Amino acid sequence: MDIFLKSISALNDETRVKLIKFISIHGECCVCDLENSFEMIQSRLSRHLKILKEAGFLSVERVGRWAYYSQRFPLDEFRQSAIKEIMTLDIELPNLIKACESK
Amino acid sequence: MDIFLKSISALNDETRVKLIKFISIHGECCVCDLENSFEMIQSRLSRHLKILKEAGFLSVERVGRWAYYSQRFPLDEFRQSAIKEIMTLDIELPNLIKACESK
DNA sequence: TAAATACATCAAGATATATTGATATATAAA
DNA sequence: TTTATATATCAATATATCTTGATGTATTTA
Repeated sequence: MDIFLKSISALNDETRVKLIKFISIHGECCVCDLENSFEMIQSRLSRHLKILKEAGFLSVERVGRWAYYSQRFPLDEFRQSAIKEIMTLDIELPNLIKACESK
Repeated sequence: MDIFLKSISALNDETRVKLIKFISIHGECCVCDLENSFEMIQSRLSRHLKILKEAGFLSVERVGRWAYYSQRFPLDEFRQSAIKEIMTLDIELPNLIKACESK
């Protein structure tokens, strides 16, 4: 139950749904790309990414001073179906802006 | 997006997850059966049922002074997968107590 | 070693959601 | 037509979650 509710509450936020879709479309993103693309304060973004990571939707790879977030693999069936549903939603996403020196 | 978030936030509560599973197992239930089974204050239960109904998981049929809640049909794919996931969860549910004069 | 960059975390206030008890409504029984 | 039953809704409070700004940490560059 707790794990299920953790997944659910992670999805229960418009910003996080957008982040999932954005990362699903663009593949791995570093925090500063997301920060610039979404024009979002870094602490806020970091918190949302943490929630998505701890709920099992995203994984992080740390390289030097950068942190790259990408869709976690493998995903269990329910999380897969949630992401599938999110991909069908007509959401307005920002354009990807690569503003940092990463990669 | 709004509809998706409405579904998600309806699932974002332990009591409601239990209600979904309980009704899924027992079939249609009147509010007083649920009230007695879950030993829950009626206003609280009524509110949760309303949220589940408005989120598209349950439907109501009113007969006389009773209201029978059951799983809505048909369910779209995402809601189906959510309920499927809930059915796999190891949740402790109360026994069904039929205490009212219904049916 | 000092400064800059990328990211994480914390504390305070703002906002949303849940619970409770009281009240409202509708149906049915006496 | 008064009373009881089943359910819904409201208002107040309690609790959880989100946002912001400040601070902390690690890595890299100067």
